[in-house]
Amino acid sequence: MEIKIPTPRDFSFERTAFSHGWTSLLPFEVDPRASTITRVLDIGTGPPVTVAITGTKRAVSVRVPRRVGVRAVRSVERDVRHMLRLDDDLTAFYGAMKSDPDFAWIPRSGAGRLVRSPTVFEDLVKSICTTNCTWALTKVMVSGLVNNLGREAADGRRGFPTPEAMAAMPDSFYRDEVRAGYRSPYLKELAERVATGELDVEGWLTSELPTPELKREMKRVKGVGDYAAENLLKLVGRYDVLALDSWVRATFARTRNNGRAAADDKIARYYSRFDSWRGLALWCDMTKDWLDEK
DNA sequence: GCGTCCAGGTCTACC
DNA sequence: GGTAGACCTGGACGC
Repeated sequence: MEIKIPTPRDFSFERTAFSHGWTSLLPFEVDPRASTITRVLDIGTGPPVTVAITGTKRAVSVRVPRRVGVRAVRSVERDVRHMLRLDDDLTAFYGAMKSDPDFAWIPRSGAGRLVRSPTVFEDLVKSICTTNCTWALTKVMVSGLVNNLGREAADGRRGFPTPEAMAAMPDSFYRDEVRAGYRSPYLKELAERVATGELDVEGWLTSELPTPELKREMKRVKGVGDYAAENLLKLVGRYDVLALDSWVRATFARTRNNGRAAADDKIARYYSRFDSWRGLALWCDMTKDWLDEK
C-alpha cells in the first residue's frame, strides 16, 4: 500500500535525504540514483515494516509492503513527518539566508531540513557512535547494534533496537560484537537509564529549557560532550549551536579560510550574524556541494 | 609486515 | 574553569 503525505512548499526531498550522513547508517538505507530512502519502522504491535520513501516538491510517497491498519498508518506517517521534518517552519531561516549572497542558494534549493531518526534515543546512540572515530567505524558500530538487536521485518531487514533490548545486553556484547570499545559502558548505561524511565530523552524534543541548560542536561549522559550534545541539539530543532568537529573544521578551512586551519572562535564569528540560525547556516554552508557529489 | 597517526571527542584527575 | 593524558578501533601511510 502507499501513503501520500503533502509537503511544505519549500521542501526538497533530495536536500533532506542527503542533508547529512544519517541516511547511510542502518536502519536507514539510501539509493542516490532512485532518490529513495528505505527504512525499517516500528508500528507498535506486530513485526516492524520496511518502507520505501520517495518524494517530490509537493508530496512524499511511502510504500508499505503489506496492508496495515489505521493505527499503523498513523504511526508510519508520524515517523516520516518527524524524520523528514515536514512540520518544521523554515520561513524565518530562509528569510535570514535570502539577504546574503553566499547563502541565498539555501532557500532556493530547499536545504535546511536535517534528516533525523524516529526517536531521540536512536539519534543519541548514533551521536555517541560518531565520536573519536572514523565514519567507517561509526557504521560498524551502528550496524552491530541493528543487526544483533533490531526487530526483524518480513524482508529480513532490522529496525533500531529499543532501549530495553540494549539494556539487556552485557558490556562484553558492546565490546566484542558492536566494537564500541571504551564507549561500551556508556551505551549500556544510557540504555538502562532510558529503559527504566530514569531519563526521558524524547522529552528533549519539546523541552522549554534554554539551549545552554538543555545542553548541560544532554552532557550528563556519559559519552556526550560538547560536539555530541550540539549535534543532538540541532536534531531536536535548536540551531543556536555549531557542533564543531574535525570534519567541519577541515571543511571550513578548505572552503572559507584559504586552506588554513581556523580557530573555533573564528568559525563562530563567521556565522554569528545568523544568530539563532547560525548552526543550521553553518551546516548548510559546509554541505553545499553534497548533492552534486551524491 | 610493522609502527605510527588520527579520525565527524570525551572523561577523569589535577591544578 | 582550564588542561594533560588516557582511551577502543581500524584504515591510511611511511618505511
